[in-house]
Amino acid sequence: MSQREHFYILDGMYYVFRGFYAMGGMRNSQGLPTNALYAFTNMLLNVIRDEDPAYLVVAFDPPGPSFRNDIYPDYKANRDAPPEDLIPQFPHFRRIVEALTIPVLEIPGYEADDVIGTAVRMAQAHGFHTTILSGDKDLYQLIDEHTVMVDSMRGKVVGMNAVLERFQVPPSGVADVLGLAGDSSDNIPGVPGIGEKTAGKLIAEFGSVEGVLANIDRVSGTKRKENLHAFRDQALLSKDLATIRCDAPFAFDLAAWQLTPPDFAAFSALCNEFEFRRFPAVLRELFPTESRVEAIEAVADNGYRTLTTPTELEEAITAARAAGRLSFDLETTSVDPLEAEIVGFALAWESHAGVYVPVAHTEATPQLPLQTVLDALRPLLEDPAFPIIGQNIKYEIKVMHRYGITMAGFEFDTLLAAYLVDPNKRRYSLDALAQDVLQLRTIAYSDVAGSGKTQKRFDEVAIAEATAYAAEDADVTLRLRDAIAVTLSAAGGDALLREVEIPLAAVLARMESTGIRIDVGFLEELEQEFAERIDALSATIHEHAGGPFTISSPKQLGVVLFETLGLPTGKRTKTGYSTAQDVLEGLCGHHPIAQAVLDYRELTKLQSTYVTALPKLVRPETGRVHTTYQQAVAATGRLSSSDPNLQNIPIRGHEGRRIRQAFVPEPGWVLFGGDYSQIELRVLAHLSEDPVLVSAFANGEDIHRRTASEIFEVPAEEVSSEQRSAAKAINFGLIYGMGAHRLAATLSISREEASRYMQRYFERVPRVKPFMDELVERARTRGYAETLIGRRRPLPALVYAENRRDYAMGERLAMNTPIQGTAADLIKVAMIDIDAALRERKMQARMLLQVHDELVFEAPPSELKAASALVKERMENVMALRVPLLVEIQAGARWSALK
DNA sequence: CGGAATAACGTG
DNA sequence: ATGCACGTTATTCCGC
Repeated sequence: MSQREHFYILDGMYYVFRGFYAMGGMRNSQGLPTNALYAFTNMLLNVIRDEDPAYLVVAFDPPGPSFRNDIYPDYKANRDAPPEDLIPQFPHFRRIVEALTIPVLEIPGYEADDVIGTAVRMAQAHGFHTTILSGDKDLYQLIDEHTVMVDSMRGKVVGMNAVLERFQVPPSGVADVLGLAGDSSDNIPGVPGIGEKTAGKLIAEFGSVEGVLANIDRVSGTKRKENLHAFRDQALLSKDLATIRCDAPFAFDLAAWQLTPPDFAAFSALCNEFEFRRFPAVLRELFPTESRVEAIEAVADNGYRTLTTPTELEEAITAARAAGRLSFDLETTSVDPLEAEIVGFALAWESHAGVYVPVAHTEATPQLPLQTVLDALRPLLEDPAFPIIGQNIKYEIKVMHRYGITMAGFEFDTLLAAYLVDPNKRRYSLDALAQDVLQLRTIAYSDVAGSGKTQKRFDEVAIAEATAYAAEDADVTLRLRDAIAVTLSAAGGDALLREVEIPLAAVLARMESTGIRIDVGFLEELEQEFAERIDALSATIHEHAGGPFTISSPKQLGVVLFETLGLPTGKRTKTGYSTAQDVLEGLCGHHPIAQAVLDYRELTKLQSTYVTALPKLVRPETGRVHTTYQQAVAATGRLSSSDPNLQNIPIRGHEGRRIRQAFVPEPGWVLFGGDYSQIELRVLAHLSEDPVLVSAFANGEDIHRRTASEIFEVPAEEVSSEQRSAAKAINFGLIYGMGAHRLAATLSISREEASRYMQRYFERVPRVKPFMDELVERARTRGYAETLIGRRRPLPALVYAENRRDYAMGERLAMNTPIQGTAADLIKVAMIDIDAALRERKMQARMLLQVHDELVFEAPPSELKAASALVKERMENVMALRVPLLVEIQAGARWSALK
């Protein structure tokens, strides 16, 4: 390394324009074009990463004319106005640079080039090496033995030799060459008939414009001589214009130009605004931990109070009423709402303030009785017109319901709102949101309650600490509400939150609290039977293998199958042989062990996941199993179910189906269910407006038969079962953006044949292909996929994909998300409608389960007819689409009887 | 001992 | 590289 220190100066103008032309039409959801901003930011971060500069400044042109316009009014006059999409981006480049805490040099009357020239001369005088980050040839005149120019966008380095090669003169002659030849982009006139080549040659020979003019008679060519005479003054003027001035008025301020850790909060906020998802993480990598912790402020608000008297509580409630809203958060003994006991209430109604009302801390300090607080809060919490704000409101709804309070006025849930803003994220915890959205570090639960074995229950936490933690949560929730509401509203998600997700949370809370009854005795018998069969299979397998091993270890099984028994290997996994189902199926002709392993797998899977697991999950409080629906997990807008997952109870195999027999209604009642027929294909028909699909559904035709008849050009009644399955595979596959390769594999046909099928499909079902293409194109230009009712899923892969695979994935998501997501929207709205209708009619029938396109209920037999008719009607008419929605209703004494 | 990664497989 | 969305299980591996 050189002894000299290294100074970097970046030509902001160059990167703004290069960035603009390098990137295609990006926009954020407000419609602001962001392509140049994205490329600019990306490049700036790359420079920081690749060059690791100790000193870095960015130069911009100031607004308004420069001194060159005084010399020559037409300077840059021929330039077109900046592109329409670039103009709105101009004000933001500086903000990005400033958020990165990089000094900006913008000197009135001087162009960026002159500022760069000045800085370079100063750096030279101080014994620095300088790198000019630009690609502008005007700046070549600044290059010397200690100064190079780097065009990081084109990966080009320009030193003295490169200048000599390009202009045939050293940097000191560059302004002379440009003066003689002129520069059309800056509207520098030069001398007619002299271009860069000639100019270079002449300057090389005579040293300067002045030298050339003094020796015009020695220049070859009569016309050239004439022009030099005639445009003598213009040549001198042009040189003057092309000459970079190194006298811009600013100081060489090393201390200020040192690259320091960025302002993470400001940068994240900008990235939020522009919807750049990638950069904050990149920046954190560039400036790891230490600097980041400093950047994220702790909340540390002193405006938090503990309330312990009825008067204080009443005052707080009055104040909240006056404020017109309340952020509400429960502190309890458990994350499980079925067993959680209330320990205290956190309330906030203005930001930077909050109160905590302890009711059941073990600490000896006097506390208000739980019932007093509940009674005091009830009017507020049960008032549908009073706005309540929460984080994960389903929890509060469930716990409060156990205490006899039906919370009614939820106006905002920060978790659900953040999910609607970007459903791709993995975490929507209050801590995560506070960091991401507010750049605040909150007190973690483990900070007050500890972690691991010594973790305290919340009632054991000291009230002072509990207040700091809990009041802060309520306060932060309130602040998050105001921040996220703006973003959500900009993304058009208000109605989705207010009319779908929040009402749905209440419906889900009831479903989860209700649970479903399980026939434990039946499962116990099944467990015995399965255990015996598993033992027998296990013995057979060990016998075939020649000794015992762990069958459920793919590693050991692989050794047995492919080494001990020498069976032909199929696919490989990352770590060894694949023993996946399709591989084993391929082995069935070779060795009887394969079928035995398949049977073993089926039974052990069912046994461990369902038969033995489910009875353990029956809650003693209710005698039923209570799943939890995750409302902010699936990126398409679907729900998911966990603890236990009741959305993947087997139905396909014979043995699997037996698991459903264990799900039973309340004694004396019946189960019934409604499921949407072909919901996703109907959504596709509606969205694409394809005439073939629409008419097939309108006429109640068998959709797969109809498409088969189109593809194979046979009358519907003559479609063979193979043809129908092929059509079915295509119908389903295209919802996922399947390729011919996969279709060929699914149908065991050649790729060519599969391609032909798909081609025929797209010819005969004519709107589908154009519609899919449009989905991708719209997602690419907007940056997100969108469902029928405006639920959005950002698809960064379509915008920033670094390889074809990621981009292809983005394309498939662009096609699948609107379809899967719209289907999810439809059933969510239907659930809200049905729940409201049942309650309005004071019916006992109750919704128990949702399985994506299916709802399961239980009802007294007397209500069956009315309730199932209501369900069918509400599901089918949830929204008016171009095709009818068909719902099939089935009833029975066990879930297995429903399909 | 507990968490993370992996492979496998259940559902729509 | 090659069809979407999930959650749970058992095994294995790694670090404390």
